[in-house]
Amino acid sequence: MPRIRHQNFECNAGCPVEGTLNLIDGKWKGVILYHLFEKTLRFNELRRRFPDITQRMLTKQLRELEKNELIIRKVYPVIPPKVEYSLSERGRSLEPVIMALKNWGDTYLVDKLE
Amino acid sequence: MPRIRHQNFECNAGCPVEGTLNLIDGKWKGVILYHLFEKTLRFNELRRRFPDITQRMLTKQLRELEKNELIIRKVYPVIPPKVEYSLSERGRSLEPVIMALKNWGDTYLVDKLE
DNA sequence: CAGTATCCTCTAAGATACTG
DNA sequence: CAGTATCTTAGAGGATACTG
Repeated sequence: MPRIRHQNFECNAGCPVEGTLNLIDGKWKGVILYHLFEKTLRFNELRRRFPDITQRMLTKQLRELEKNELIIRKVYPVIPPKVEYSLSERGRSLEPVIMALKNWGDTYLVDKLE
Repeated sequence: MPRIRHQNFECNAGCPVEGTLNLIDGKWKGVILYHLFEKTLRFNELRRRFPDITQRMLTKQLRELEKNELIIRKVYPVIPPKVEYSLSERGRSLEPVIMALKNWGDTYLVDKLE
Protein backbone atom coordinates (compact mmCIF):
# COMPACT_ATOMS: atom_id res chain seq x y z
CA MET A 1 0.00 0.00 0.00
CA PRO A 2 1.24 3.47 -0.78
CA ARG A 3 1.93 5.81 2.06
CA ILE A 4 -0.91 6.77 4.31
CA ARG A 5 -2.05 10.29 3.84
CA HIS A 6 -3.46 12.93 6.13
CA GLN A 7 -3.56 10.65 9.08
CA ASN A 8 -2.86 13.15 11.80
CA PHE A 9 -5.26 15.98 11.31
CA GLU A 10 -8.92 16.60 11.14
CA CYS A 11 -10.22 14.99 8.00
CA ASN A 12 -11.70 17.41 5.53
CA ALA A 13 -14.19 16.38 2.90
CA GLY A 14 -11.49 15.41 0.44
CA CYS A 15 -10.13 12.62 2.59
CA PRO A 16 -12.24 9.73 1.36
CA VAL A 17 -10.86 10.59 -2.05
CA GLU A 18 -7.34 10.12 -0.79
CA GLY A 19 -8.27 7.02 1.12
CA THR A 20 -9.72 5.41 -1.96
CA LEU A 21 -6.76 6.48 -4.04
CA ASN A 22 -4.48 4.86 -1.51
CA LEU A 23 -6.11 1.53 -2.25
CA ILE A 24 -6.01 1.62 -6.02
CA ASP A 25 -2.86 3.60 -6.48
CA GLY A 26 0.15 1.39 -6.88
CA LYS A 27 1.41 1.06 -10.35
CA TRP A 28 -0.41 -2.10 -11.34
CA LYS A 29 -3.43 -2.23 -9.08
CA GLY A 30 -5.83 -0.55 -11.42
CA VAL A 31 -4.97 -2.91 -14.21
CA ILE A 32 -5.05 -5.96 -11.99
CA LEU A 33 -8.50 -5.07 -10.69
CA TYR A 34 -9.63 -4.32 -14.19
CA HIS A 35 -8.66 -7.79 -15.35
CA LEU A 36 -10.21 -9.44 -12.33
CA PHE A 37 -13.52 -7.73 -13.05
CA GLU A 38 -13.64 -9.95 -16.11
CA LYS A 39 -12.84 -13.22 -14.38
CA THR A 40 -10.93 -15.04 -11.71
CA LEU A 41 -7.32 -15.51 -12.72
CA ARG A 42 -4.35 -17.54 -11.65
CA PHE A 43 -1.01 -16.01 -10.81
CA ASN A 44 0.63 -16.83 -14.11
CA GLU A 45 -2.43 -15.84 -16.07
CA LEU A 46 -2.04 -12.40 -14.58
CA ARG A 47 1.66 -12.41 -15.38
CA ARG A 48 0.98 -13.18 -18.99
CA ARG A 49 -1.38 -10.25 -19.22
CA PHE A 50 1.30 -7.84 -18.02
CA PRO A 51 4.56 -8.95 -19.60
CA ASP A 52 6.45 -6.07 -18.05
CA ILE A 53 5.64 -6.67 -14.42
CA THR A 54 8.15 -8.64 -12.40
CA GLN A 55 7.08 -11.56 -10.28
CA ARG A 56 8.08 -9.67 -7.20
CA MET A 57 5.95 -6.66 -8.08
CA LEU A 58 2.93 -8.73 -9.05
CA THR A 59 3.12 -10.58 -5.76
CA LYS A 60 3.49 -7.33 -3.88
CA GLN A 61 0.54 -5.65 -5.54
CA LEU A 62 -1.63 -8.72 -5.07
CA ARG A 63 -0.71 -8.96 -1.40
CA GLU A 64 -1.64 -5.34 -0.85
CA LEU A 65 -4.94 -5.73 -2.64
CA GLU A 66 -5.59 -8.79 -0.51
CA LYS A 67 -4.65 -6.97 2.68
CA ASN A 68 -7.11 -4.23 1.75
CA GLU A 69 -9.72 -6.91 1.26
CA LEU A 70 -10.31 -6.06 -2.35
CA ILE A 71 -9.34 -9.46 -3.71
CA ILE A 72 -9.44 -13.02 -2.46
CA ARG A 73 -6.47 -15.33 -2.70
CA LYS A 74 -7.45 -18.96 -2.89
CA VAL A 75 -4.71 -21.54 -2.57
CA TYR A 76 -5.36 -25.07 -3.77
CA PRO A 77 -3.17 -27.55 -1.90
CA VAL A 78 -1.99 -29.36 -4.98
CA ILE A 79 1.27 -29.95 -6.77
CA PRO A 80 2.12 -28.06 -8.83
CA PRO A 81 0.72 -25.13 -6.84
CA LYS A 82 -2.47 -23.47 -7.93
CA VAL A 83 -3.53 -20.06 -6.68
CA GLU A 84 -6.56 -18.19 -7.86
CA TYR A 85 -7.25 -14.51 -7.45
CA SER A 86 -10.77 -13.18 -7.51
CA LEU A 87 -12.58 -10.06 -6.42
CA SER A 88 -14.19 -9.75 -3.04
CA GLU A 89 -17.55 -8.03 -2.77
CA ARG A 90 -15.70 -4.96 -1.60
CA GLY A 91 -13.41 -5.20 -4.60
CA ARG A 92 -16.28 -5.61 -7.00
CA SER A 93 -17.88 -2.50 -5.57
CA LEU A 94 -14.91 -0.59 -6.94
CA GLU A 95 -15.96 -1.36 -10.49
CA PRO A 96 -17.89 1.89 -11.03
CA VAL A 97 -14.94 3.83 -9.65
CA ILE A 98 -12.43 2.13 -11.93
CA MET A 99 -14.83 2.57 -14.81
CA ALA A 100 -15.18 6.27 -14.05
CA LEU A 101 -11.39 6.54 -14.22
CA LYS A 102 -11.30 4.53 -17.43
CA ASN A 103 -14.05 6.50 -19.10
CA TRP A 104 -12.42 9.79 -18.27
CA GLY A 105 -9.14 8.51 -19.62
CA ASP A 106 -10.75 7.23 -22.78
CA THR A 107 -12.28 10.63 -23.37
CA TYR A 108 -9.58 12.98 -22.23
CA LEU A 109 -6.31 11.15 -22.53
CA VAL A 110 -6.40 10.28 -26.21
CA ASP A 111 -2.91 10.89 -27.55
CA LYS A 112 -2.04 12.53 -24.28
CA LEU A 113 -0.64 9.66 -22.28
CA GLU A 114 2.84 10.93 -23.19
CA MET B 1 3.28 14.22 -11.92
CA PRO B 2 4.00 10.73 -10.70
CA ARG B 3 6.05 8.49 -12.89
CA ILE B 4 4.67 7.53 -16.23
CA ARG B 5 3.39 4.05 -16.41
CA HIS B 6 3.19 1.41 -19.08
CA GLN B 7 4.62 3.64 -21.70
CA ASN B 8 6.52 1.11 -23.73
CA PHE B 9 4.12 -1.65 -24.49
CA GLU B 10 0.85 -2.19 -26.18
CA CYS B 11 -1.79 -0.52 -24.13
CA ASN B 12 -4.33 -2.89 -22.69
CA ALA B 13 -7.78 -1.81 -21.63
CA GLY B 14 -6.62 -0.86 -18.16
CA CYS B 15 -4.33 1.90 -19.38
CA PRO B 16 -6.72 4.84 -19.37
CA VAL B 17 -7.25 3.98 -15.73
CA GLU B 18 -3.56 4.37 -15.05
CA GLY B 19 -3.35 7.49 -17.14
CA THR B 20 -6.12 9.13 -15.20
CA LEU B 21 -4.63 8.02 -11.91
CA ASN B 22 -1.35 9.59 -12.95
CA LEU B 23 -3.07 12.95 -13.12
CA ILE B 24 -4.88 12.86 -9.80
CA ASP B 25 -2.40 10.83 -7.83
CA GLY B 26 0.04 12.99 -5.98
CA LYS B 27 -0.64 13.29 -2.34
CA TRP B 28 -2.64 16.50 -2.38
CA LYS B 29 -4.11 16.68 -5.83
CA GLY B 30 -7.40 15.03 -5.04
CA VAL B 31 -7.99 17.39 -2.16
CA ILE B 32 -6.89 20.44 -4.11
CA LEU B 33 -9.24 19.60 -6.96
CA TYR B 34 -11.99 18.89 -4.50
CA HIS B 35 -11.67 22.35 -3.00
CA LEU B 36 -11.44 24.03 -6.37
CA PHE B 37 -14.72 22.39 -7.41
CA GLU B 38 -16.31 24.62 -4.83
CA LYS B 39 -14.68 27.86 -5.88
CA THR B 40 -11.65 29.64 -7.21
CA LEU B 41 -9.02 30.03 -4.52
CA ARG B 42 -5.85 31.99 -3.96
CA PHE B 43 -2.58 30.40 -3.00
CA ASN B 44 -2.80 31.19 0.67
CA GLU B 45 -6.45 30.28 0.84
CA LEU B 46 -5.44 26.81 -0.30
CA ARG B 47 -2.65 26.75 2.24
CA ARG B 48 -5.03 27.55 5.05
CA ARG B 49 -7.25 24.67 4.03
CA PHE B 50 -4.40 22.18 4.32
CA PRO B 51 -2.35 23.23 7.32
CA ASP B 52 0.00 20.30 6.91
CA ILE B 53 1.13 20.91 3.37
CA THR B 54 4.38 22.80 2.92
CA GLN B 55 4.57 25.74 0.58
CA ARG B 56 6.93 23.85 -1.63
CA MET B 57 4.59 20.89 -1.96
CA LEU B 58 1.54 23.02 -2.61
CA THR B 59 3.38 24.88 -5.33
CA LYS B 60 4.58 21.62 -6.84
CA GLN B 61 1.17 20.01 -6.88
CA LEU B 62 -0.41 23.12 -8.35
CA ARG B 63 2.23 23.32 -11.06
CA GLU B 64 1.64 19.72 -12.04
CA LEU B 65 -2.10 20.19 -12.13
CA GLU B 66 -1.55 23.24 -14.27
CA LYS B 67 0.84 21.40 -16.59
CA ASN B 68 -1.80 18.74 -17.06
CA GLU B 69 -4.27 21.46 -17.91
CA LEU B 70 -6.60 20.63 -15.08
CA ILE B 71 -6.37 24.00 -13.39
CA ILE B 72 -5.74 27.56 -14.49
CA ARG B 73 -3.26 29.81 -12.76
CA LYS B 74 -4.12 33.46 -13.06
CA VAL B 75 -1.54 35.97 -11.96
CA TYR B 76 -2.60 39.52 -11.20
CA PRO B 77 0.27 41.95 -11.71
CA VAL B 78 -0.21 43.72 -8.43
CA ILE B 79 1.71 44.27 -5.26
CA PRO B 80 1.39 42.37 -3.07
CA PRO B 81 1.11 39.46 -5.49
CA LYS B 82 -2.25 37.88 -6.15
CA VAL B 83 -2.59 34.49 -7.81
CA GLU B 84 -5.85 32.68 -8.32
CA TYR B 85 -6.34 29.03 -9.05
CA SER B 86 -9.44 27.76 -10.79
CA LEU B 87 -10.54 24.67 -12.65
CA SER B 88 -10.23 24.39 -16.40
CA GLU B 89 -13.04 22.73 -18.32
CA ARG B 90 -10.90 19.64 -18.44
CA GLY B 91 -10.42 19.83 -14.70
CA ARG B 92 -14.10 20.31 -14.06
CA SER B 93 -14.82 17.23 -16.12
CA LEU B 94 -12.99 15.26 -13.46
CA GLU B 95 -15.66 16.06 -10.91
CA PRO B 96 -17.68 12.84 -11.43
CA VAL B 97 -14.46 10.86 -11.16
CA ILE B 98 -13.41 12.50 -7.91
CA MET B 99 -16.93 12.13 -6.63
CA ALA B 100 -16.92 8.43 -7.49
CA LEU B 101 -13.74 8.10 -5.44
CA LYS B 102 -15.23 10.12 -2.60
CA ASN B 103 -18.49 8.20 -2.55
CA TRP B 104 -16.72 4.88 -2.48
CA GLY B 105 -14.53 6.11 0.35
CA ASP B 106 -17.50 7.42 2.30
CA THR B 107 -19.17 4.06 2.01
CA TYR B 108 -16.31 1.65 2.38
CA LEU B 109 -13.60 3.43 4.29
CA VAL B 110 -15.52 4.34 7.41
CA ASP B 111 -13.19 3.69 10.34
CA LYS B 112 -10.82 2.02 7.95
CA LEU B 113 -8.55 4.88 6.97
CA GLU B 114 -6.06 3.53 9.53
C1' DC C 1 3.47 -22.96 -10.64
C1' DA C 2 3.78 -19.50 -7.61
C1' DG C 3 6.30 -17.62 -5.29
C1' DT C 4 11.10 -15.54 -1.92
C1' DA C 5 15.45 -13.27 -1.19
C1' DT C 6 18.81 -9.58 -2.19
C1' DC C 7 20.34 -5.60 -3.85
C1' DC C 8 19.68 -1.27 -6.15
C1' DT C 9 17.77 3.16 -8.08
C1' DC C 10 14.94 6.95 -8.30
C1' DT C 11 11.82 10.31 -6.85
C1' DA C 12 7.80 11.82 -4.19
C1' DA C 13 7.46 14.14 -0.26
C1' DG C 14 9.13 16.69 3.80
C1' DA C 15 12.06 20.25 6.63
C1' DT C 16 13.99 24.50 6.64
C1' DA C 17 15.52 28.93 5.11
C1' DC C 18 15.29 32.74 2.07
C1' DT C 19 12.94 36.51 -1.43
C1' DG C 20 10.81 39.82 -5.21
C1' DC D 1 1.55 37.18 -0.88
C1' DA D 2 3.28 33.75 -3.35
C1' DG D 3 6.58 31.81 -4.11
C1' DT D 4 12.38 29.57 -4.68
C1' DA D 5 16.47 27.08 -3.17
C1' DT D 6 18.75 23.29 -0.65
C1' DC D 7 19.09 19.26 1.61
C1' DT D 8 17.30 14.93 3.28
C1' DT D 9 14.76 10.58 3.60
C1' DA D 10 11.44 6.83 3.08
C1' DG D 11 9.74 3.59 0.24
C1' DA D 12 7.82 2.46 -4.44
C1' DG D 13 9.42 0.14 -7.97
C1' DG D 14 12.91 -2.67 -10.55
C1' DA D 15 16.75 -6.46 -11.79
C1' DT D 16 18.22 -10.76 -10.95
C1' DA D 17 18.72 -15.20 -8.86
C1' DC D 18 16.89 -18.94 -6.33
C1' DT D 19 13.02 -22.58 -4.46
C1' DG D 20 9.17 -25.80 -2.22
